[in-house]
Amino acid sequence: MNKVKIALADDHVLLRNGLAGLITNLGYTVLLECSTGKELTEKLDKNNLPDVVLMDINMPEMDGYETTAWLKTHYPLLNVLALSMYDDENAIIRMLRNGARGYIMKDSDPLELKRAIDDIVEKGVHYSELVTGKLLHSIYNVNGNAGHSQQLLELNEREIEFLKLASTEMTYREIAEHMHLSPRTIDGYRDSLFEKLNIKNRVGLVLYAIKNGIVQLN
Amino acid sequence: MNKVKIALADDHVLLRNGLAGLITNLGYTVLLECSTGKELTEKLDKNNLPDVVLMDINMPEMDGYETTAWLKTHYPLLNVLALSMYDDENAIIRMLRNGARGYIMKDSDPLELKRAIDDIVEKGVHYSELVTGKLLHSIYNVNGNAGHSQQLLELNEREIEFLKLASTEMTYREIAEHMHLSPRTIDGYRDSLFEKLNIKNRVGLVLYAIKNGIVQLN
DNA sequence: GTAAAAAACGGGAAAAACACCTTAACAGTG
DNA sequence: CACTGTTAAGGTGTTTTTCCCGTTTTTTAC
Repeated sequence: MNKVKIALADDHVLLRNGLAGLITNLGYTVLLECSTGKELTEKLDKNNLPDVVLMDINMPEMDGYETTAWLKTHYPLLNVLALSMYDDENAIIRMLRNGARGYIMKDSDPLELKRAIDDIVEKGVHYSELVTGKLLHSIYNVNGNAGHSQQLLELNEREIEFLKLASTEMTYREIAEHMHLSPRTIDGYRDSLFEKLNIKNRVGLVLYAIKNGIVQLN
Repeated sequence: MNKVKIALADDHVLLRNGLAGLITNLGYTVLLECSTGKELTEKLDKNNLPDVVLMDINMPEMDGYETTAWLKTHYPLLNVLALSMYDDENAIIRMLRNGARGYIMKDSDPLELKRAIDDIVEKGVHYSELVTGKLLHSIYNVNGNAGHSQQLLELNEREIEFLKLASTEMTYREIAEHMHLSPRTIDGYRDSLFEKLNIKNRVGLVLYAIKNGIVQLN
């Protein structure tokens, strides 16, 4: 039996480098490393694909969501294991819906990582307690409008753009000018996001944007 | 010559574990690992101290600032190398003022880490381009009120508490009730922070709190 | 012990954010 | 063609935030 081949995508070079060593020690092969999703899409070799892609969510250039979705269409057989700092419910669901086969946190144990990789190689998926817990929560927690969990994650380009600007010190009027839209339209974006994301005010927007890698802190 | 001994403090176990491997490969010894500042203070052995403590800023229980300050008084000879995700100017200055001997980012190159460790062991400090750049910026950038950079970092207990609450979806009135203070006092905290931190509104507060590890995004 | 500094508190007003409700244009669908 | 959904935008009013102006009380410093 051949060694399991892993690809690493994470912009934190120290983490990535260390992780590479850890993975080697666990008996796997590190096929390739990269700092952005874009880099991954360029480095992948059709004739020598990894068995598992360890994918960070927060990356510059092309984040984990986008990259996972891209892989889904271009390399549908590739297994993505999401690797994140946050256990945000929406982030988990978004990654899984974009095609990730599992989700683990950066503060988890190396053994958990090994279990996840083995699960994905053998069974195609890895559902940790974390993931199942959050999924159950999202199903039972129909606070307010039921069934909202189905479309709450599909943010379009403009909404993403708006979220980025809402996470700066601009006023909504300035955001409207910047996006060449009426302040009322911005109101609409804001209000619909409040409802979709189940938040009350702008602080909620900022927290969501950060946790979901829509804005990068430096 | 004996091997250089390193202590690791970071709550991201995967990063820490990987880092441990990397450090070993670089020819150093990993003396101890821990997930929180508190754990570090408990695990330190007077008779076998590390040469360098690699200290993350954002940790639960006791963050990097607090821990570095604690080490400064209890083990003044211990060398702390700060390890952070963000290159926030205030964070850098705060860590250095609390006694850190250097500051590197998690997305830096392993060779940069090695250089930093060697510098600290040999010369007692490591000033990277990043650090000197930011320090110069903070000196020349006297935008608004000059000399503010001296006291802008001393946030007291109440201000920290306020910042934590301001980073939630509570209104200021609710924050006031929660802190058993008049809304006017809260106004005062807010306005003085706006000035000290050179920000314009609540979004700025939230971003500052996150970048400086005052709030943890689980 | 007194002077200075800071923390806590307050009124009032302008700006911004939030809520709710309506309309127009347009695209896709049965 | 009517039906439905989505996007952009207007009207109006309330609440919250931000920014002035202060005073009183508590801490700190000399």
